[in-house]
Amino acid sequence: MSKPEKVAKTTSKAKIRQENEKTILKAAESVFAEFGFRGATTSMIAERANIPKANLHYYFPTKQALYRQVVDNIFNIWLQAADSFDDCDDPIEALTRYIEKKMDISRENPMGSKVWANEIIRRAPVIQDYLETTLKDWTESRVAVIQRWIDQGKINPVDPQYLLYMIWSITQHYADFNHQIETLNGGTPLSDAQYQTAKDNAIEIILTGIGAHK
Amino acid sequence: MSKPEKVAKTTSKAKIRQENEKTILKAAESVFAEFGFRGATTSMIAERANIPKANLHYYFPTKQALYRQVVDNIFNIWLQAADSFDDCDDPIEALTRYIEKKMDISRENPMGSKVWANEIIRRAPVIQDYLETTLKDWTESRVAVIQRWIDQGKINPVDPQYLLYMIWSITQHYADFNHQIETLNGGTPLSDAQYQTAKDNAIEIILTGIGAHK
DNA sequence: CTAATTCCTGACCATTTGGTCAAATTAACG
DNA sequence: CGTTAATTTGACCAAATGGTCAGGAATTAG
Repeated sequence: MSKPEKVAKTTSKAKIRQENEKTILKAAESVFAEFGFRGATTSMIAERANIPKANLHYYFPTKQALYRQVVDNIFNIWLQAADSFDDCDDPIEALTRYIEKKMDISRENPMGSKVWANEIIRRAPVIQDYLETTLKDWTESRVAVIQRWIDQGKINPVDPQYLLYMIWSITQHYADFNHQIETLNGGTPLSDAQYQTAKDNAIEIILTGIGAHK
Repeated sequence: MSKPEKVAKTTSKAKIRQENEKTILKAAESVFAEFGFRGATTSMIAERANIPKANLHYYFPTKQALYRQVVDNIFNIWLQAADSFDDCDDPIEALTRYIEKKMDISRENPMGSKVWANEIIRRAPVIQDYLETTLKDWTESRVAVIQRWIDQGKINPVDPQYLLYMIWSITQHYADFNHQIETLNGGTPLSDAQYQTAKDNAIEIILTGIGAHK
């Protein structure tokens, strides 16, 4: 954006819209993550996207609409992770894959995770219906899968619901609290190797914790 | 405030100040929790404390000062929990007590927990020095304790740092995401019994997960 | 080329914001 | 009681906020 080179060749009207919306959404995500819906201002978002505020309002008429789009995108990413927890017979394989996927998303998408946290803290004014439908259904079906593992003696009789909360909490933590973790890491972000260790540790403790025998 | 009975006997000037500050701080905590520092407004806080905005500014000259006080109080509560993780020889006893204490705080003080989360998400503009000093020192000393347990073969060789993050994440999750949990619980808050189960589950999985043999 | 369509943006506006202030009220104290 | 100090509050202000709009610039269609 700071570079004024207009790549004239591919600049069609359609492309312009697509690219600008993407830039704005990315800027919006980081501002909403940092300040919440109410604390975020459209001028901050516009500034972070390197466009005039009026231009932002051309693409997204209201702050609400922009926020909704951001939250929607995050929910779609979440759905993607949910898919990786398939109806598998082997708890080790299924859980390892799921935790890994969620940890990867936390690392690659820390801002989205924070927006989600903020939204829940505000008691989900925008996504309450998702929680009550999609999330609830998904959770119930996974609880059933976990319960089956228990009945088959593949894992210890833990309460499936709370096992899920545990997994969600760790993955969420590495995104939302990465500043705290970074500070305790001497002011430098976790390296890829460190993050891998964090991932392995989480998987190891949880799998061992529920008695998933290797 | 809504009741006009002036309890003349105990209404000394000192008491008035003390009580008003307490009321304001409580209101501020819940508003800051819900909207973050930037999203919170002094009139919302004043309204929730049932006093005129000008009166709030009489006790706390700026929003900053009020926020600082709120965050300070939360940090002190955190220190209280930290104490319960003493330099104990028995990992089962020490960790059980610590996790239990943190879970209790999450239940009794969900607003404070959310303010903390918001502050960290904003990259700790107010408490960065606490993180770098008090929290860092405390963490390092506990890492040493856990490492000793490992060296003595009392628990599996997990990375102590990441074990702490795991504990923090669950306790934080039950406070910050209680709305989501409530929604998945059919719209009703977790009962005391359910919360006890959550606590037991977390303790069980973590202790088993690190191989702390009973 | 021209006309239609989309994109861009400085200037503007009503409302909300954090914070002030002077005047009124209440309590404390001798 | 009367004087002093603390508390309360409606009215007010400058700055910031979400959003609008008219008119200009660029692209596309015919």
